Parts: sequence; C-alpha cells; structure tokens
Amino acid sequence: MRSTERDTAGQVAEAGVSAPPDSVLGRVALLLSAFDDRSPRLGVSELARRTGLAKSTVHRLTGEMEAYRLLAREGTEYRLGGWLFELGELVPTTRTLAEAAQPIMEDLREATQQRVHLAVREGTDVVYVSIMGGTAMGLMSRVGGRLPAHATGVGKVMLAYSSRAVIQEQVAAGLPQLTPRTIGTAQELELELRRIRSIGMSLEAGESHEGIACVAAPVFGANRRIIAGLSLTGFAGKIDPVTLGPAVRTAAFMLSRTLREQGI
Amino acid sequence: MRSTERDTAGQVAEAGVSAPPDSVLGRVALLLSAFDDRSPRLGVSELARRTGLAKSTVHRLTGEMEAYRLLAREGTEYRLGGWLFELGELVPTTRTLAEAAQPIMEDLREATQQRVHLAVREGTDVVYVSIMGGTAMGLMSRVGGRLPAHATGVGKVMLAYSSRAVIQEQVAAGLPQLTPRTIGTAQELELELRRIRSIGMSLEAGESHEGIACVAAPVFGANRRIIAGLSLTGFAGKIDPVTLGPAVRTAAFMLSRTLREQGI
DNA sequence: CGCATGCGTTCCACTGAGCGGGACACCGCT
DNA sequence: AGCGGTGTCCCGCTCAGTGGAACGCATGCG
Repeated sequence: MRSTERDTAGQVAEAGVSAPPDSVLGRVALLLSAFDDRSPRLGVSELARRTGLAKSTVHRLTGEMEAYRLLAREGTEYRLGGWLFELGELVPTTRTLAEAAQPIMEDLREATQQRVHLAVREGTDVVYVSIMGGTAMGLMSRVGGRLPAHATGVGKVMLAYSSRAVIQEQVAAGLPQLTPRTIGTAQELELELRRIRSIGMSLEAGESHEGIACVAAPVFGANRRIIAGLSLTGFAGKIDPVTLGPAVRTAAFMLSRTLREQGI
Repeated sequence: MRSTERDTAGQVAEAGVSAPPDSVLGRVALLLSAFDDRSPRLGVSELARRTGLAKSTVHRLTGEMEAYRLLAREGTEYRLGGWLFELGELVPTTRTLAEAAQPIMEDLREATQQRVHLAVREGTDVVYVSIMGGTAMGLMSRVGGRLPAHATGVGKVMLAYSSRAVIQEQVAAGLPQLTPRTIGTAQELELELRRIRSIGMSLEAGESHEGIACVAAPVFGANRRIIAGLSLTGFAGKIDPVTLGPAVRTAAFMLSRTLREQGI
C-alpha cells in the first residue's frame, strides 16, 4: 500500500511551480517534501539531487532551517525537525477531531477487531488523521498519509455528502486508477455516490489496494456539514458489511453528536 | 496549565534573530509561530501586528504559504495548513514511538485510571508525543506542547538518565520557576537526579502546576540510551507513588523492550 | 446620514538577500 | 596515489522581496 500512497513531493509539484521554484519558500517546501516515509534522513548532496537545487544553496538553507527546528541534524544527515511535529499538532480540526474520536475509535476497534480509520478531505485526497488497530496486518495506511478520495471508502463517503463543486473538482483531477477496480468515470462515481447516500455508508473492495476491503460512514460537524469519514478496514474476506456496517454507522453517529455538542 | 506552556513564538525568538529576522525563512517562521492554541485563526492585519512585518509583506507571504498548504484560508482568515500535519507525522521517532507505545499506554490508563503521558526531550524542554486519558481533568498537557524539562516528572526522569552535557545545558538555561516548588538550583537538581536513579523513577508534586502530581519512568531505545519518558499524572491526592510507581515502571520497561525488538 | 476606523488588497521603485558556480578539505575505496 | 564521494566555504551578480503608500470596502459610532 505504501507504494501507492501519494508522496508530498507530488503534492507540492501539483500545488504550483515544479521545475525551478523561484522563491525561497518554494525551495524550502521542495526541501521539506524531499523527505518521506522511506527516506527520513538525507544528506546535503542527496537533497541537492532530489530537489535540483545547487549544493551550496541546500547547504545554506538546511543550516537555516535547522536553526528554526524545521530540520534536525543527526551526524552529517538531516531529518525533519521537531517544530514540524509541534506545528502539526496545532493544525485546527485535525487535533480536536482526533481527540474527540479517540474513545469511540477504541471501542469500535474492540468491538469489531478490525482496523479503524479516521480521515478528512484535503483537496481531492483524503488524509488519515487517526488510525487504531496495530500494524499487524502489514504496512498500510499511515497517519498523515494521503490517498485519492474517489478510490477509498472514507473518501467516497465524504464525497457522497459533499457539494457538487467538490465532486466536479474530484472528477477534474482525473480519477487515477490505483487498481483495476478503482472507479474510473464520472458516471460510475455519480452512481456510486447515489448508492452511498441511499444506504448511509460506503463499501470498498480492492479499489485502493488489492485484497483490502472497507466499510465507511460519514461524520458530520456542528453545521450538519461533512467533516470526516470513519471506516473499518481489513482483508477482503474479513470485512462483512452486514455485521460491520451498523457498527461503523453507529460509531460515526456518536462521533457526530460528540462534535456537535462541542461545537466543532 | 496552558498559561505556563511555552509557546513556539518564544522558541523561535530563542532560536535566533528576534527583532527583524532578515531572511525570508525567518519571516515565514515568524508567521507560523504567530499561531497558537488560543488563536488558531488570524487575519492579515493581526499577523502583521504580531510579527512586526509590513502588512503587504504578510499578505504576499501568506498567499504563497497557502499555495504550499502551510496555511489555509477560512473566509478572510488564515489557519495552519494541512501539510504541516502531514509533515509532522513524518518526523522520525515521534511517530514510531507513539505507535509502539499506543497499546501499552492504553493498558496503563485502563489499569490505573490516570492520565498517561509520553514525552521526548527537545533541547531543554519536553514535548508531549502522545497522551491518553481524556480532557476530563481540565485543560492540561497537550500533544505537541512544551514544558521545561527540569520542572516535570517526565523531564526529570529523562535528565536523570542523560549525559552530563545535557544536564549542564539544562542548568545553563536558567531553571525557570513554574511554581514555588519547581527545582531552582543546580545542587537541588543534582540531588534529585541521583535520587531518581536510585529508585528508577521520578516523582513530581506541584513543580510544574499547583495541585498536580506525577510519577514517571524512563523509556530506553535499542542502544540503551534514554529516548522518552512515560508518566501517570493526576490531582495531587490521587497519585500514590507506592501503587502507581510499579505500574509506570513496568509499562516503561515493556515499551523499552518493544522498541529494542523493533530496533528503535 | 457622514465620518472614522478597521479590514484586505494592490502598486511600485529601491536594494541587499540569496543564488550558484567553483574551489576546498576530507573521508573511504580500490 | 588516484578517485568518487561527501560536507563546507567564498564571493560577485542580480532579481526576488520588501514595505510605504494608496485603494476599495465593510463596519460602527455620533
């Protein structure tokens, strides 16, 4: 699964200038996005290679970034710095959402013995905000990881309760195929979203990763607008919508109510 | 407690240039550090006021930062952006540490019915990496929050097993008094650390916040070096070291072994 | 109703921050 | 010794970036 997760470099490339980002901020962003799951520690030369920046530029920038704890040195290499973790925890909604969801997710995991996912939408991707249920079932989703919304259970259920503009944006992004079963056309998506609205949850089987299935339900905020998606995920054989569906839906309702009470 | 937590603005100010940070990165850092717990959303003028930058500069920078999802717009205000959360989850050790600790912390909370803290050291502060046990007992520690190491249970226990250089650095930072009971002199600290080493855990009562007590134990990594601190925290009357001490120590040992097995 | 005060936005001329080519010292290999 | 790799440093050219000032638009107050 890891291999199909979008890395942030791709995100940044999408976000704007790609080849030579002619601004300091662009270069800094490029440097930050050079780090990922598989390469958490990088040297100056490697960073220069990945970003296309001059080695001297990288050297100076990394030095300055270290001063602000955006990066940290370990020997002669750099890793992402502690300030990023602290800032990440200050990002509104994600933190409060994860906190409010924690007990509910624990109960849901306990009751179903499946992996529980909480995700929000960021543009055309979903971002996992909290995950419960060990890494026993292999690499897989990661907190902070991204996946195209139309290819995941949580993503589809969030799209189903989103505005038309959001769905059009999703279609415009091209509906990339993660597996042969990924939804590929606007018509298919439209149909699927209608089906989801009619049953109040979304099902997914092998649309994001071969052999993995998922049941997801929508989480609403104070204003009745969709905020997040809650899902149970596991190997295709283990996920039975008939038994698990009501469980996720109940948990999602409970979370929605909690959020409403807290004014989130 | 919130009021005594060091905000990141202070951190940045410490880190280097304070008045006019004559570099783009400095200005960006200044903008990011303008956001905190209490003011998660800020407008251009307010940002200009807090940072001392020209309004036009803030306007342009925030626009660019939005493009990289370092900030996000909500109406006419800005909040910290989703990319920061994603980057924060990529910071090495914190994420892996929190993941490995999750089940152990859950059990510890269940067994003791107290708030469980996992923290690492960053410079002379501790940073909370994971917290379990609702917000029922009022505002308090926050994931991603910082506190001077010498004033907290987790901090003291980490110092007790750190190198002499680290302790000297701590003393050099001035041992700020959070409460009348906070350790204030190098001698006191030296004595306390020796006591901690002799019993394998640290106790704290009202040294960081009035009326709050805490029992903490050290967490070691693969190389037998101190990595984190694990603690139980609650109202002074509720924390009995005799019964809770063995629990935290056991949990900390278990976590250390888990980390060792995973090569962290 | 004007007037005042706040907001976000835009324009633009000056200038020094920041870029990167290139040179350097230092490894560990062969 | 020679080589290919690393991290570090210097320095002259240039344009990205700065901030003062002016703008249009909401508020709210007298």
